[in-house]
This record gives sequence, C-alpha cells and structure tokens, in this order.
Amino acid sequence: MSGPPVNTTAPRARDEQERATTVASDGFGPRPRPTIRNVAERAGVSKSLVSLVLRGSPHVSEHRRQAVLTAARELGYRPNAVARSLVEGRTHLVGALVADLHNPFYAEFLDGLQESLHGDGLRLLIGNSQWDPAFEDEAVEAFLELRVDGLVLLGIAPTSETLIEATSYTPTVVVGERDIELDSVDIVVDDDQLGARLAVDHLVEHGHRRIAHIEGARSSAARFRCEGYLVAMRRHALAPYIMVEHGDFSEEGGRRAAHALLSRDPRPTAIFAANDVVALGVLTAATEMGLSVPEDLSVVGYDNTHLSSVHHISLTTVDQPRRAMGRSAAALLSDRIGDPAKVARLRQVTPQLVVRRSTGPVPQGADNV
Amino acid sequence: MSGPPVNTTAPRARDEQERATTVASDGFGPRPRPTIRNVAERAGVSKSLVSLVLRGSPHVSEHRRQAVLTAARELGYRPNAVARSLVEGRTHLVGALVADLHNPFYAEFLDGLQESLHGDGLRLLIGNSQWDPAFEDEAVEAFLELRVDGLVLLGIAPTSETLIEATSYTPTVVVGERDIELDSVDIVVDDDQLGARLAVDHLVEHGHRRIAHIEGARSSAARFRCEGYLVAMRRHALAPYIMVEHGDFSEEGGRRAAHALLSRDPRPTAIFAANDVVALGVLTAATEMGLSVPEDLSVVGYDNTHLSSVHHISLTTVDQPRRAMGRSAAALLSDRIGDPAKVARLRQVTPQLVVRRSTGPVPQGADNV
DNA sequence: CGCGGGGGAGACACATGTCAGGACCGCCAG
DNA sequence: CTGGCGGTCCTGACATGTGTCTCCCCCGCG
Repeated sequence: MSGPPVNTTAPRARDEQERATTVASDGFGPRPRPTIRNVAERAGVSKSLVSLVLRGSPHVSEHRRQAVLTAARELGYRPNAVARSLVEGRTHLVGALVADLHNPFYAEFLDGLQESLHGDGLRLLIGNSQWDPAFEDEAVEAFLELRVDGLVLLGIAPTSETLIEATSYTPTVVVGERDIELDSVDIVVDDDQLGARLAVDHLVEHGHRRIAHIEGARSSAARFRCEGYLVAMRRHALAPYIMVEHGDFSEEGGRRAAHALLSRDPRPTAIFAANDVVALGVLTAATEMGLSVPEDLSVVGYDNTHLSSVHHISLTTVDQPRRAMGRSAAALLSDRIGDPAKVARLRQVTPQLVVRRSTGPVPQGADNV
Repeated sequence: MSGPPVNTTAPRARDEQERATTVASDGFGPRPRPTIRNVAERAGVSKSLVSLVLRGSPHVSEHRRQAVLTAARELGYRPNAVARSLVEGRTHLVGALVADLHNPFYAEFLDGLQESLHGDGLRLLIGNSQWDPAFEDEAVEAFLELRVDGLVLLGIAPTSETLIEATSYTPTVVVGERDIELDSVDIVVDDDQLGARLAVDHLVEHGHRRIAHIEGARSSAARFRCEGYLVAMRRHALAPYIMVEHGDFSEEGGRRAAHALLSRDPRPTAIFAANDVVALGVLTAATEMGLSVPEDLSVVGYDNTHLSSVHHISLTTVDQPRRAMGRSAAALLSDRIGDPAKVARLRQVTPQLVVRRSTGPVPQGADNV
C-alpha cells in the first residue's frame, strides 16, 4: 500500500468552552435537527398546519401563518427532503453518469445541465464511471435505489442489462450516442457528420487535398465523424486522398496515429482529428518530427475544449455548443419526468467551425505531387 | 432570449407493439417499483423477514432465505434508499460544494474523494457554486434539506451564516482553506509555503535572482504561497529583487500581471505564478512580447494540472497530490461521521516540484545588471 | 410436561403531505 | 331570537417503504 504523502495530522487548538456556547451542543456531536412537530409545538398549532403554511396553502389565517413562520425561523427549521420524497414519491434528484469527468467537454455540459435543472427544481447528482462498465452498473444501481427522478447518460450508451432496465423505470436522456432503440430515452447529439464536413471544407478552401483523419474510439460519435469526413472528401472529389488512421480518443493515441500518417510518402498536408485531445497528440508528433504547424501541417480538432483556445496551442476546431446541449438535455428530461409516456425524441444541435492558428494554406508545391 | 442552436427535434420512429412487450408497461409511463411487501407476498413470508434476509441476518432458515432471494430477483426488487434513510437517520450521501468545476484541480481531487467515499459506502453529490456566494448558500441549503451525512467544501471557506450553521449540523471537511476557527470542521491543505519555497529554490539553483511572483485571488492558499515566496527570497538574500504583482487566478489576470512585470527595467528573469492557469497567461504574455521560454524567461506554475503536462506547454510546476488529498478528505469525513464529537484536525500534504521545459538557466549577462 | 431457543410475525417509528371531517363564526330565514 | 347553513380554518388520521424490537409459536430436549 502506498501511503499518501501526508506529513502532518495534528489536532487543532480548541476552546471547549467556546464550543459549548457557540453550538449549544450537549457534547455528543451535532444537535438533532428540528422537525415539523417542534415547529408546531412552538407555534401552538398542529403539524398539519405547519405543513400547509410551508407549502404555501392560501387557506391559512395571517395570524397563524406568521406564528408558524416565526417559530420555524427561530428553530432554524429545514424541511426533511427525505421524508418529503417518501410521501411524494419524487426525489427531485437527477443522476448524471459521466464516462470521464476529466474531459472538459463533460464539465461544461454539466454546467448547462445543472443550470437548467436548477430552474426546474431538480438537483444534480454526479457519478463517474471512469470508462468502466462495472462502475457504470454500480453507479446506476445507486441512482435507482435513490429513486432519482431522471437519468442522464454522458458518452455512455445503455447496452448493459442494468442500464436498459434502468431506462424502463426512469426517464433517461443519452448524450453523445445515437442508434439507441429504447423507448423513454431521449437523445441529445451534435451533428457530427456536419462538423466533420466543416473541418474538411475549411481545409479544402486552404488548398489541401491530402487530408487525413484520425478516428476516435468505438462510439457512434466517432463513427459519424469519420463518415462525415469520408462523405466530404468524396464530395470534393478527393476520394483518392482518403487516409484514415485509428486513435483512441487519447493524446497518446493521437500521437501514434500521427506518426504513422506523417511517415507516409507523400505525407498528408492536413490532419482532421476526432477530438481536441487527439489533436494535441498530433501537435506533439509534428514537433517531434520537425514539422511546424501550420506551415508544414494543418491540424483541426473537435469539441472546442478550453485547451484549444490556450494561446500556445491555438487549435482550429469544431465547436459543440455544450452548455446549450446541457440545457436541451435538461429540458427533455424535465419534460419526460412530467409525462413519462412521451415519444422518444432526438435533439440534434449544430456544430460550428472555430478557426485558430493551427490551420493555414497548403505548403508550396505540396499539391502537385 | 437567445435560443439554443437547435436545428432538429424530431420524434423517433417507434414500434408501439415492441414497446408493450419489452417494457410490459400499462401505457402510463414507467411501471411502479416493487416494494418489500411485494417480495414478501411472492415469497409467502412477512416483510420483516424480507428485510432480515436482505440485511444478511444469520437467524433465517436457508429455505426461506432462498425463497426471498428468488422472489426479489424475479421482481427486480431494489430497496428504496429514501425509506431506508428516513428510518436509519442516515442518507449515506456526501455533498461536495465546488467553487469552480472547470478547474481541473478540483476534478482530480473529486476522483480521489469519490473513490474513497465509495469504499465507505458513501455517495457523492456535487454542487457547483460558480464563485457566487448566493449559489453557495443555496447549494448548501439543498444539501441540508437532503440530510447529507457529510459536507466537503472545495476552495470555499465557511464564512456565511448559512455555511457556519451547516457545519454545526453536519460533519464538514474544508479543502484548500486555512484559518477556520470552527469545531467539527476538518481541514485538508497542502503546504503552500513549502511549495513556494521549492519553486524559488529551483529557480535560484538555475542562477535566477530577479524572480517575480504573481499572487492569486483572495484566498488563504494564495496568501500562503506569496508568503512562502517572500520567505524563500529573503532566505536567499534576494530581498532586493522581490517583485509581486496581483493576478486573480485566471489566465487573463496572469497575462496582464506578466505584461506589467516584463515591462519593468530590468525585467525579471523568472516568474513564479500562483497557479497553472495564471502561468498559462504568463506564457501568452511572453509570446506576445517576443520573449521565448525558457531562454529569456523561466516560468513556474502551481497545481500540476494536466494542462501543464501537455507537450506544447510543458510547464514546470508544483504538484499537489490531489487524489491523495481527496482520499484524506474522505477518510477524515468518514471518521467524523462515525464520531461527530471528534476534535477538529488539520491534514497537510507535501507538495513536490515537477520540472519540465518552462524553466532553465538564467540568460547570459542578465544577473550582472 | 416444562423450558429454552430458534425462527418468524406484527407493531411501531422515522418526517412529512393530504384528505376528510370538525369546530366555530356569521348570516339569513323562520 | 334561534336554528340551520355555508364557509373558513384547523386538526387528526392515514399513507409512504423500510428497519428494528418485542413477542409468540413451535419444536426438540431434558
């Protein structure tokens, strides 16, 4: 066992007397939380009335209402969401299962998601599967036991038994995966094929012909981007120049694939990577092979991760409107929670090319080979 | 209202018949979830016995145990965590309030946190305050209503009324902030002062004297790093060369501060930034002013964010063992949940210098000015 | 036959929302 | 003036799904 690099664990100085007066504790840890009953007693009413006041019922006299509110405030009363959930049959919780919290794409998506869910009175619970199907199932299991009102699957297709069963119990939105033939599952994706086309078109405008593609990991998004690349190349009558190498959505994978591509003769003058992270690997490979970007090689990524906007990198890339996608997912989910029998919907957002400094005109003499 | 860039929302094709057979639904959305009662009836026992079996009681005959387990499996029974929480008085939930989910530092910390919490049977609930004190209070309010068993504050010091009150009800761990005079609050930090010393020592070893510091936002971590810088400079008898500029933990802030520093005459030959993100801004400023790194200027960051390891950036930085910190926080919290009356503890981890390519020897003739 | 113990059942508690009904008041008609 | 009626305000009982505790039954053994 590798111990954590902890070098100090010390009790902090404490003034026991201050503690007693500040917290008004009995010395046995946190004080018990006041219940609706305590409020009722203090206000001299029944607990039902307290409930009515707190739920904003109009059939309460102003006199009692004030008494209840005052008592609640004085006691620092906070309704117990657990008990409320039990009787309401709703938890107002949404579970988001993320394939990889590290990917900044998901973080920004979650911003938009949480923002919108919050507006609908829903709270976000995040689980991280770390790309491990076992963790996926376990996290979903936890969500189901908690009786979350909705489920959001990020970069995860419901293929396992557990996940499929989950979608039959709980309104679900899948993000970034297509081809899901399940009812009560809405889908949010960007138009990957169009995004790929934008990238290729941009490179063609700069005179590039030998445009290669590094494919992403086994996911429908990667498949669609590759397909978009192929279609666009053919449309520009560049079918003879089609080159596809396989990467795995990682920087190292991108680096390896780029090495392979750039060792060809003639080598590509431009590379469209499945991913910003992969594109970063391409940049590294280019440096290692003594090629400068964009003079010798143009590079395009996908996602417009904040990485790509860093000055030193300045990567031309395809932007997915992540926040908007998050908001869409929230809207679809709220809708489905309201009426679970709704027809499954597919919401597709439009990607946009962001031109930075990793792309430029084709090198002189490179296209007459 | 700026509409989201949605271009398609279409009903997906559905085979209603398939739906009916697959989901066995009555056409009114998700089927009701089986309860412990349903399992009891199917197994021909009382619900108490089902509970005993599921909780692993030894005083159950093998015959009945099998009957119960079979019935539960056939019904797809999953215990209702809400009801269980209500009776147990524990939710097994931990709320983490993060100042900024975008900062990769927090994401990696959360990895370690979740990993360890999971081992203790606790689940992680994440709230994002976006640096807004109003959001902080609201998120904490939500956590309190949910009756989370523990609270983790990331980059947030409990100063507001609501937060202070929260710590008196709920075991709390604060990460990255010091000087908290509250009971039942444990603290996890790295030794910021030591980290700063490591950075300065490294630069001094390379012959640098005119070493500047860009201070972070108003937080105790930033204050300690600055103090560490000052102490280290004095220890090396470099007090006359002390230069401190203010940044705000953002890339843009770092860029501005670097511009100011690099416009001085004589200008610093090295900059120690409060943060990796700030350091990125310094790199940008250097490029803009025609200075190359590390030939003309050495740059050191803090955090060892994954950003710093990107090949094109390759930033020398001070590593905080984030995952280990996450695990420490989890351990402290579990401990305190077990015994809330524990004395408050401070756990300090040791930072480590990671040398990459943004630092090098002092430029020729720069130190004889 | 009595007693002990294993195995199982029923009742209660957790904190809240809801709903049916009850108390009280005022107004109107007899 | 009084009884009835309608409306307002409030209360008590019940329900949500589970864990636990007490009690009971029955079987086996002494």
